[in-house]
Amino acid sequence: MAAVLGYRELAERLREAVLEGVHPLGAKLPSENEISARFGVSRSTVRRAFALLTEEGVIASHQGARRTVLAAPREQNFGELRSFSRWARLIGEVPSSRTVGLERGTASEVEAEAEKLGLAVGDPVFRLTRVRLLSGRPVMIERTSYVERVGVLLSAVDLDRESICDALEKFGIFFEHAEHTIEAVQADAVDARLLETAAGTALLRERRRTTDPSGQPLEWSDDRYLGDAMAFTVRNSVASAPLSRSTRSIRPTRAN
Amino acid sequence: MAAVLGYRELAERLREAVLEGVHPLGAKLPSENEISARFGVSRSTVRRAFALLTEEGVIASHQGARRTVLAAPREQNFGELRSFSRWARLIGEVPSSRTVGLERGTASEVEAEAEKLGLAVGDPVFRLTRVRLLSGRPVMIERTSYVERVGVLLSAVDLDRESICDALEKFGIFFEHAEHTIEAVQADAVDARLLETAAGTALLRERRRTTDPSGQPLEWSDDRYLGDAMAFTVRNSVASAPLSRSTRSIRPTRAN
DNA sequence: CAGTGGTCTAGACCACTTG
DNA sequence: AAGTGGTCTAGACCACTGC
Repeated sequence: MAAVLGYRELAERLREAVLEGVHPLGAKLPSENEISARFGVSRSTVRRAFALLTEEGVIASHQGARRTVLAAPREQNFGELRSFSRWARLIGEVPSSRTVGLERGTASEVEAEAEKLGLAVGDPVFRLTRVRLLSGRPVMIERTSYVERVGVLLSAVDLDRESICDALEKFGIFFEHAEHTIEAVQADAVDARLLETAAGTALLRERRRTTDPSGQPLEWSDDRYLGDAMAFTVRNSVASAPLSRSTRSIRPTRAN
Repeated sequence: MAAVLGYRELAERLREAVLEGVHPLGAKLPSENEISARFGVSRSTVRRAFALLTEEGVIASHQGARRTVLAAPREQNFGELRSFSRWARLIGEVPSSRTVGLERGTASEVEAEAEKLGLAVGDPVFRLTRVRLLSGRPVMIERTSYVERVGVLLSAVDLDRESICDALEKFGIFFEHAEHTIEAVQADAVDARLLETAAGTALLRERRRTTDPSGQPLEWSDDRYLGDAMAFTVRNSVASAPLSRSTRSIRPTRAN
C-alpha cells in the first residue's frame, strides 16, 4: 500500500491538532492503532511521528499508557539559532551589524582556538569581530574564527548587509552541527565600549564550535550578549539529555 | 530469530568502539548491512542504535554516504543535571548544602510562579532556599518552589545531608522532563551575601520547570551560579534543535 | 551504477498500565 | 484481561553519494 502521508507530515498534523486545542495540555492522545487506521499509515510511521514530537518535548511516552501532551509545540530550528539575522526577523526586530574588524591570522593556543578548529598552531585562520544590533540597539558582540576555506569567502560578503549564514550557503558551506557552551562573564573595557554599557555588566557568553555535515570544523566563536537582552532555552528529559553541566576554567584563559 | 542484542546494547558497543579508537574522529563507520550481519541483528535494530548515537551528537548521518564520527561519546544523563549532589560527586568534588529557609506559602504571580506550577494564584506551595557548596566553597543559590504534594514530603528529608532527588524517588516522585532558561544576571545584595562575593558579580541564572512523567509540574526553580564556576553545554544539529534563543523581559519581574 | 542511508509496510511477541 | 506502547524481524522501494 502506498503511503498517503509521511511521518513528518503526520507529525505536523499532530502538532497542529495540539495547537488548535484538539488535544489540550495533559490530555491523553489516541493510541497508535487508532491513528494508523485514521490516517491510513502503518503503526511504524505513527511511532516515527510520535518520536519526533517526543524529541521536541511536546509529548511524553510511557509503556502501557497512552501518550500525554506535555507542552505546546514551538517553532524552532537550527537556522534561527545559527543566524542572528534570521532569529531577529523571526521575533519582529530589525537586525543589523557593525563590523569591527576582519583580519587574517594564524591559529593560536589561546582559548584552544587551534584545537577547536581542528588545526595545527600556526595554520591560517580568519577572525571577524562584529557588533550585532536589534533595531539599532547593540545587544551582542560576535568574535568568530573561521577556517581558511570559509574565511576566504568572507571577502565576497557584504558583512554589514547580508547574513553570513545565507551567503555561505550559496558557496556550498553548510553549518550542520554545533556544540554550545554557555557561561556568565563580566564585560571588560572593550566589551563595555562596543555594547555601550558599563564595564562589569553581566554578559551571557556563548562559545560555539560549528561543523559541516561530515564533522569538519568551520568556525569557533565567542559571542557575548547583553545580560538583560537574551536567554537560551533547552528542553530535556530522562530519555534524552542534550544539555550538560560543567565546571569552568579547565584551562587558564588569556585575555583577548 | 531471537535477538542476541538489543539496540541499546548495540549502541553501547559502538560507543565503546569509538572511545577505544576503533573509529577515530572523522572516520567512516561500517554500513548498516555490515553491522547487522556482524552482530546478528536486523537492519532496523542497527538503525535504532545509530539513531541514539546521532541524538547524542556522536555521529553524523547523510543519505547515500556512510555515517561519520563527529565527537567522542560523553557520559551525561538527566540525573546528573537534575541533582547537584550527583553531578558534584561525578566530577570528584564534595557537594554540601546550607539551608537558608523552607516555608509554606501561596502561589503568586511573581515570576509567573503559579502559572509555571500549573496552579491558581493562592494555592499552597513550599519554598526552599539553599546555598550549594563544592568542597566547602559556595557556588550556587537554589530557590525552588514545590507543589504541595512534593513539598509536604520535604519535612521528612534531611536537607543538608541527603540528595532531595534521591529522597523523593523513594516516595515515588520522579523528575522526568525539564525546561531550562539560561540567562546572565548581576548578583544583588542578597545573592552576594549568600555566595560570599561582591554585589554586581556576573551570575549564570538557570530557571527550571520540572514535571513528572505525565507532565504534571513538580517544581519551579531559580538557580544562580557563580559566573566563574559553571557552564552549560548543549550539542545540536540541523536535524534536532533542543536549544532555542529568546529575548528576556517578556513580562516585568519584581525583585525577590 | 553499485552501495548506502531514508522511508514504509506487515506482523510478531513482550512488558506494562488500567479498569 | 484487554489495551497500549516497546522491541524486533524481513522485505520492499526510493533518493542520494561516490567511484
